[in-house]
Amino acid sequence: MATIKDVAREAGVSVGTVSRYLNGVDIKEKNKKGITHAINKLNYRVNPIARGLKTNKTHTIGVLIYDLTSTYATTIVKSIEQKLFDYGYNIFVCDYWNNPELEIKKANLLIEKMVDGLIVFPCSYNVDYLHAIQESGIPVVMVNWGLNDFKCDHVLIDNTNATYQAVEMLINHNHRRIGIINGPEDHYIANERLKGYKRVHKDYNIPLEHDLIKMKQFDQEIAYEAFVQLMDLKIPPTAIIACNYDTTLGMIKGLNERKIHIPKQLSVIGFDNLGLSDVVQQPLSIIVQPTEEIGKEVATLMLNRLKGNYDNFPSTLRLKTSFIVKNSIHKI
Amino acid sequence: MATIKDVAREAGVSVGTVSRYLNGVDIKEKNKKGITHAINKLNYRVNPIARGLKTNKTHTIGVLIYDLTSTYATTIVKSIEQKLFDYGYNIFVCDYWNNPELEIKKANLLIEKMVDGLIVFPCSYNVDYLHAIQESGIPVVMVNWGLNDFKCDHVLIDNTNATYQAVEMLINHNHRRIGIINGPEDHYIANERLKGYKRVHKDYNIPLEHDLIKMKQFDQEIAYEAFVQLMDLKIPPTAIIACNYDTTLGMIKGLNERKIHIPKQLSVIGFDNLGLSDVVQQPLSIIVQPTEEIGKEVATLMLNRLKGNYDNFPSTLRLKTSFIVKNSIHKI
DNA sequence: TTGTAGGCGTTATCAA
DNA sequence: TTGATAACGCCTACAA
Repeated sequence: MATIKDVAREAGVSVGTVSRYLNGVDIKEKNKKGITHAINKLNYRVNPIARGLKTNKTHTIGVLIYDLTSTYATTIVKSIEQKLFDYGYNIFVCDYWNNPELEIKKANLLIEKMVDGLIVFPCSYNVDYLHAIQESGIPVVMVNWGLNDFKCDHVLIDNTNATYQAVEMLINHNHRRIGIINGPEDHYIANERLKGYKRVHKDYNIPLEHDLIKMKQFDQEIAYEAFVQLMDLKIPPTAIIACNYDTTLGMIKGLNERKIHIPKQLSVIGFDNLGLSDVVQQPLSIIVQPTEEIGKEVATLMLNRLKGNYDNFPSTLRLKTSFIVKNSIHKI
Repeated sequence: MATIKDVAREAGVSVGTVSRYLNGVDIKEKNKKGITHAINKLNYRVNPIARGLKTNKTHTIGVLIYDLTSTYATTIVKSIEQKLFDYGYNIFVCDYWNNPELEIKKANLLIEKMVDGLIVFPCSYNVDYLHAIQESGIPVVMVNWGLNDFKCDHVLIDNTNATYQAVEMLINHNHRRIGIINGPEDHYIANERLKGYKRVHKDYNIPLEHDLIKMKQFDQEIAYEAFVQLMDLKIPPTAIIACNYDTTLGMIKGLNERKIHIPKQLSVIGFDNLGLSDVVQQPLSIIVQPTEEIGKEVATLMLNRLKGNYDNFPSTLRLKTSFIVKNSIHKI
C-alpha cells in the first residue's frame, strides 16, 4: 500500500504539501498536478486509521439496535444511513439481541472503534452506560425511547396519541370492551401506548377492565397467546388493538386459527405496516409510523451535533403517526 | 482518555511492560498487580485504532448486503455475527440498496476502514472489484452467489435441488401445468432455481411451457403481477411455485385478492419461512433455507481464512434446504 | 524479565 | 506557500 510519503517522493514535494492538498488546502497549481499524478500512478488512498489516530475522527457513526432482524428497526436504520452517507458518514450497525448486558458491551466496542457518534435503539432503561459516552463528547441520539433522568437527543413518535386515536375510533363505533395486546409495562413504548388506551377510556368515562389489558411481550408467539386468552374470556372483547408489529402478527395468527371474521365478529387494529399488510387476507386497519422521516430526523440531529451545533440540547422530536383505516372496524 | 503511557507511569513500569501484559506476554507478578491496578484506576482501555495502525488488524469484518431490510439477509447476518462475536470479531454491516455502483463504493469504504475480512451478499455479477480486495490479502466469503470466473470462498444452498424436489412433489400429485414465479434470468439464485424446475420437467418428460415461466424480479409487487398473469392464462396452471420470500408474498397477495382456495383450486409452494407462515390464513408448503447454519458456515470459513488457514481454497459449501409440507398441494 | 527507542501513516506546528 | 518534524497511541526489536 502506497503511503503519503511515497506520493511525496514521487511528486517531488514534502509530505506536508501532500497532506495539505489532500485536506483541501490550496497549494501551487504545479504541485497539485504532480500530486494527483503521483496518487494515480501509485493508486494511493489515505489510510483512515492513521488519520483517525491523529484527528480522533473516523466519520463513522455507530448504530446500536436490539435486533437486526427487526424490520421496524432496519427500515429506520436504512433511512438513517441514506442521509448520513450523503454527508460522508457511514454507519456501523451492531445488534445486541435484546440483551442489556450485550448492549453495553457492544456500545463500548463501537466507542473503541472510535465512532464519532452513537445512535441507539434501546429496549430497557439500563442506559446508564450512555452517560459516560456522552460526557466524553460523543453525541448520542436515541430512537423512540424516552428517559427522564438522562439528557440526550431523542426522536420519538407520538405513541400515546397513536393508540388514543385508534381506540377512540373504536369507541365511536360503540365498542366498550376493547382488548389491548401490548409489550411489558416497563417498556417505554408499551407504556406510552398503554397511556393512550387508558386516557381515552377515562375521557369517555369507560371503566378499565384489567382482563382486557395484556401487557406481555413484543413477541409474536406471546401475543398470540394473549389473543387466545382475550377471546377465551367469559365475555370476550368486541375489539382488539395490537401495539406493535410482532403483536399484530400474533393477533393475525390467532384470527386465522380461530377463523374469526373481520369485522363482523371482531374489530381489530394493528401497528406498523411493514410489508405484511398485503399478505393478510382480512382487512386490517393499521397505525403507521413515519419510518423514513424518523431516520431522516435522527440523521439530521446527529449531523448537527457532529458539527458542534448543540442548539436546544437535549432536543426531543415527536413525530406523528398516521392511521390507515380499512374495513376492520365494525359499528355495533 | 488514558493511554498506555499513563498506565506505565502510574504503575511505575515502562510502556513496553504494559504493552506486553496487555498482549498476554508473561511479566512479573508484582508488575501485573500494579498494572491492573493502574488500569482500573485510570479506566484505561486500549485504543484499537492505534493498535490497528501498527498491527494492520482491526478484528472487524465487513458485511456487505444488498438490502438491510431483507429479513432473509439479516437473519443470516445475525447468525454470522453471533459466531464471529464469540471469537472476538465484530462486524460492520453495509447496505448497498441493490445498486452495483454503491456496492463497489461501500466495499471500498469497508476496506478503507481496515476490515480484516469481507462477507458479501451479491446481487449481480459485477464483482470484479473483489479481485483486488482478495489479492490484497483480505479474505472474501460470498453468500449464496455462484461465480465461475472469480475464485473465492462460497457458502451456497442447493437451489437447484430445492426447486427440483418441490416441483417433483407437484408432479407426483399429477400436476402438469406448473407455474413458476421467479427472479430475473441473470440472477444467480433465480437461474439455479429455474434449473431445478426445468430439469424435473425433463426427467418426467413434461414439455416446458413458456407462458408458465415468469422470470421477473424478486419483488413482491412484480410477483403479484406475474401471479395475476398466470391465473389469467386461457388455461391457468394447476400449481404454482414462488422462488423466494418476496415472490411468495406477492403470490399470497394474489391468492387473497382472488379468493382462491388452497389447495382445492390451486396447489402452491413458497420459499423461505421468515415469519409469514403463521400469518397467512391458508396452508402453505414452504422450501426452507438453513439460515442459521449458513451464517455459521460463513463465519467458520472466514475465521479459518483469518487464521491463515487456506485449506481447500476456494471452498464451496452447499447446504441442503428442507421442505415444510402443509396441505397446500392437491392431488388431481 | 524489563526498558528504550523507532516506526506505523497521518496531521499540524513552526520556521523558512 | 512549503518543508521539516513532532506528535497521535500502540507494538516490538534490541539491548540491558
